[in-house]
Amino acid sequence: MSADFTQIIRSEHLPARIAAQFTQQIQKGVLKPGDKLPTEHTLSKTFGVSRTVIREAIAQLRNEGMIETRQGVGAFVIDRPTRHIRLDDGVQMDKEAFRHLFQLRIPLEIEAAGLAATNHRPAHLQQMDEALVRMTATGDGAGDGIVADLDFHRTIAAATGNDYFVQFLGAISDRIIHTIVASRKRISLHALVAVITQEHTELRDAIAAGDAIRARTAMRHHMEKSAERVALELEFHS
Amino acid sequence: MSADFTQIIRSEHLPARIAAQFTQQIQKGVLKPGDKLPTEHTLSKTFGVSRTVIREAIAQLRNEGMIETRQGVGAFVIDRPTRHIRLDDGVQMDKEAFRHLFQLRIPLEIEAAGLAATNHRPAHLQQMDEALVRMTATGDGAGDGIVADLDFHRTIAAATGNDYFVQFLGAISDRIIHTIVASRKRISLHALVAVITQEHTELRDAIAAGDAIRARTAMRHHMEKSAERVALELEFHS
DNA sequence: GGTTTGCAGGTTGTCCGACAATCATACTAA
DNA sequence: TTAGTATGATTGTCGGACAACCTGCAAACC
Repeated sequence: MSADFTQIIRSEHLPARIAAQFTQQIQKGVLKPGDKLPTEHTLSKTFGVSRTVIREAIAQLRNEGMIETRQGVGAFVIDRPTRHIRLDDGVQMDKEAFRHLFQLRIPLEIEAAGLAATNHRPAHLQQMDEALVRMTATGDGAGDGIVADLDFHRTIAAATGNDYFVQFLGAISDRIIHTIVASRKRISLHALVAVITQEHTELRDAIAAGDAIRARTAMRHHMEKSAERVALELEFHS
Repeated sequence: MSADFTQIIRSEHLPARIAAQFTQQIQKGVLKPGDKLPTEHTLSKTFGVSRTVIREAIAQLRNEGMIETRQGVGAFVIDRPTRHIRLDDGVQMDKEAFRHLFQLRIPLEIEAAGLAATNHRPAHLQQMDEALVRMTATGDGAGDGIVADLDFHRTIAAATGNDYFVQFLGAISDRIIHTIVASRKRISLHALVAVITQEHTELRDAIAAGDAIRARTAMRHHMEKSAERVALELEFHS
């Protein structure tokens, strides 16, 4: 059809690229806590960009809690780096990062299922049912289907009554969704939807019954199968 | 002593204040997802500041994942707010938030213990031993002791070989440490140190033995007891 | 009529130079 | 010695300018 052009790499903005360099330097330990950064003027000459760009880069690092600026003094790497959870949101995720994220997700989903069984409200069951209908209706495991899939899990997180589960699981899901979508395209969709729906239904019923242990078991099973589907070899302990 | 002076209001930087205003507008729903913000030029006149300040404010909002900017088009409130994990780092945590955070921590710690059992390296055991020594040596459960306690758990997280556990558990620990310190002051310290040390030692031995199931059991026990110590009633399922 | 191309206007991104606000330090004077 | 001051350095803010980029419309072409 068309010649195989390579896609133009749309370079990120200057401040973001410079901020990334500093982040690396700090994480590698080249820049240690308490160290003073060169002055903005110096940096602008070092990088060959204007002070405006340097300032935006530093502002970004400050927002992320990595450095601190004091007017008239300078910018310093923060002593105790504020624990900030950073899920690198590059669209590209290597296999290792995905595996690690999934490894983190599993215990949280299981615990959420157990908590949801005891804490859920009728509205949650309704939302879960609706998501299930959407999944089977579309018959499309990769498009709207996966949105419904995520909604299903998000509802479980909400049903825990603990907003942290919603936040954490939501953030993790956002990062692994791309990889899941990609993997599903390689599998027979109709068969897949049936299997997943069955797993979800069991999960829903267990939660509806208020049986925490059964809900946890169902979620554990679902996670194991889900991991298999994306061809992962996870070290996963019951 | 001194007259009741009111504390000097050290006005935050202009960009931060402006960004805060936008955050409010978005959270109150005045600015809805998809809405286009006024142009930087317009905003600079509206707020009476330079475009530089407006740009930094917008950059901050963009870093926080609330808005998105497109060159030549404008700035827009993000459709689906990027899942951003925000652990409000107010020093004050109410009982409910603490309970929820602890609820989130439990499954992660247990999973981490299991993974650490299979993935740990000699250096990790060494660090854990060192932390144990520091805990018993000080005899102070609230001061250096708790630092050693956290180091112990951090080492387990590191031993998983999965950096996400380090990040997530680290962030959670930072938030709950104050409450734990406060609670420990009400308990007999010497007896407490002995008990905690015993639990930690069992944990260490299980990990050293490479026995994932035993490590998970030990951590679960440790978490249960820990929760009891801070007088929580957690809905916690095996 | 439908499609493509070129143009114009608007918006964000980057650059530059300048001044204000603030801080650390060295110096001066009592 | 100590308090106060002067000075230089550095970040914060400002205003203007141009570049890069996007959208929409109009003209040109088939």
